[in-house]
Amino acid sequence: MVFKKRLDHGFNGFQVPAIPRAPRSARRRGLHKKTVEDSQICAFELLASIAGKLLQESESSASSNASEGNNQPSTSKDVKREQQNGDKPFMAGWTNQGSCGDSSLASELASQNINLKCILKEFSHAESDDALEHNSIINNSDCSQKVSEDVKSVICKSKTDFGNYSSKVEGDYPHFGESCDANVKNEIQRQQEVEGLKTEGVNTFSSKEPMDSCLKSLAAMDPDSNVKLPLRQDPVPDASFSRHGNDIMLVSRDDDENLSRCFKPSTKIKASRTPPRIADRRIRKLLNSKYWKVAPKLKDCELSRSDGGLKPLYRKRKTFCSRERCHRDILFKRRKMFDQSSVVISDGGFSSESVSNSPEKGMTEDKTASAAMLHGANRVSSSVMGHQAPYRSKDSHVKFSIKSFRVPELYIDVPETATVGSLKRSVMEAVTAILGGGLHVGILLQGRKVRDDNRTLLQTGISCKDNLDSVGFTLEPSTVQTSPPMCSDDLPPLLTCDSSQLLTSSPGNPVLESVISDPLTDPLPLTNSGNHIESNNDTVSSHIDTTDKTTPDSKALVALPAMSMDALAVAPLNQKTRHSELVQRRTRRPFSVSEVEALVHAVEELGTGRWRDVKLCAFENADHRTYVDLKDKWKTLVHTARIAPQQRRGEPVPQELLDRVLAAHAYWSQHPAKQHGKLQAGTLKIMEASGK
DNA sequence: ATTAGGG
DNA sequence: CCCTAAT
Repeated sequence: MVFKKRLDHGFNGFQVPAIPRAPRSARRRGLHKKTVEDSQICAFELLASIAGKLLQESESSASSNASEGNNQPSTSKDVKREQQNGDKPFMAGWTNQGSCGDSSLASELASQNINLKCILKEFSHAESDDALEHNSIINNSDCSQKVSEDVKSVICKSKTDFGNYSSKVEGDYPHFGESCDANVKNEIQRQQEVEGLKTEGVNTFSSKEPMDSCLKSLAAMDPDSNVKLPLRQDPVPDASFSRHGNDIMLVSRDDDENLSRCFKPSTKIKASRTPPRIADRRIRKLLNSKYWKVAPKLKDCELSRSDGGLKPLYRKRKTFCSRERCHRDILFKRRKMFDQSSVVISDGGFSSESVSNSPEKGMTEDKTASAAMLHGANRVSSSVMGHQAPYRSKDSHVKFSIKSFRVPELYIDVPETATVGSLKRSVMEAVTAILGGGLHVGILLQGRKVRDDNRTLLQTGISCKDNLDSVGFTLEPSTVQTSPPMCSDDLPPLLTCDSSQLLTSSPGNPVLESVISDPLTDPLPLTNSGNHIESNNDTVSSHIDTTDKTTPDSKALVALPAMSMDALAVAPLNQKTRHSELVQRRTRRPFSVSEVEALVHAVEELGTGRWRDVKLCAFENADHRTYVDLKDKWKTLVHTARIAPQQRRGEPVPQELLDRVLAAHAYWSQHPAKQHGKLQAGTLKIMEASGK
């Protein structure tokens, strides 16, 4: 599906095929039968041709690489080789392409599918045993997580190898290249998955893997997986599948090797694991950084890639909207926008990190008021959650309270002449479009996406006692269709990726990836299935950007050109999932004169540099005034006191207070913190100095 | 968690 | 106010 879509993208312009929407069953069937639609075929052909080129090149390069050693080889590559042995060259070609492109995307996409997920999980499992050297499988979650990471890294590496190819391709077919990459990625991923599946199957049968869960999942998925894979429409997958049957073991082995290689060389692995903590912490704190500083540190191939890919888009946007900056600003306020140049904009779709779990009862009220829609989502999700808990274990229930969901940034272009009302409408439309399209709910555990829907909370490690605080939810757009109407030009590359991703998810799953199936969900005001963004009348256009960055996986989504390579080479460690969060700014609350007075007084006594104490002494009961706020206010007070009264804004502060501010500031500048006992003296001095 | 500063 | 680096 994705594949097709992308192709369409590149070639036909910006059509986001509604195909994904097509009944799954139908699709499956078609795939299964290997029936390909005309359009698909065309796309495929093109792709194939490119693939052929790439293949040729890659092969030559591969040989060279092989001679060099395994340092650079990517998993995909290895796999490729193996496949080559027993597989069609074609496959190899694909693989190469895949390597060229982002693999991360693929992973993401893959994740979307439950079936795929399962497979992945399985795969990871197998991998984990060998490559990770970890004892037996501890938790499924663990394994899967690790695995996914591994896969990613591997992919990245492969990318490095073939980076040049990709560039080539792009040059020839700008748009196509992008789509291609994405597709390739997907392909690769799929392949891997497939292999993994096979492997799993083999293992299972061979009784190598005792995992119950594996078996279970396998059994569950089997039917689906078979069907689904074919869906891809790629002849390749099928072929590989059928052929591989026997080779599975071999393949897996290779994969393992690759993995090991990848990891061994560097401590990267460790690093990659470590980060999660940070991420968690962050999440917990709900710290939202507008920008991902990660950019410079990008270690993730995915991440890096995303950057690159996005950049172009950004520029475009900027260009486009530059003149509407004002409006945009407004928008910004509504939704935080990131336009860090290098950093990916797409912030992980909707990351709702603000989920808080209350072990106790009831869901807490949503304080977030970002948007009505949010609330709605919120409710839904929460309700869902509640629902879920009971589902499996009657023993204990896990209560989740979701304070807010974050929505991916929305880009909305509005003419300067547009009215506020139209702006509102635009935003609303965009929102509804997203919601209407369907949202996926993702579960984050320790910053990582939990993909296996079959797992129980208990199994996953989500329970009251455990790390409820490390659980997060994400809302992800499941569809891209909304965008089509707007600007076909902007979307191409980047969007393609996103869309594909989204598509992947959307197709099979109704709406909620993990949990939502509850009737309650529907009630959402937001859910206007019928509402698409209609750009009519006032609204010039509304553009929704939905890139998901929440999860490590999501990172992959974005496409990134050259940088990625470097990043990869340097270190793929950072799996830090920077959750993008758009935490809304605290509401502004100007200091009242009385507050200023209290502040001044406190500072006079305590001095500057003991804001904690100041807070305690003078703003004990003002929860909204943090010591940082007080410090900042002091800063502004000092500034205010120094500038001409005419330049001062806001509620005028009595000159008397300002004088005291200056006096105190001067005093404490000379007398660094003193202990309490001496405060008085200091205060007195200040008083004298100020003449008051 | 605080402090200190830059944005 | 926000965001960070340092403590």
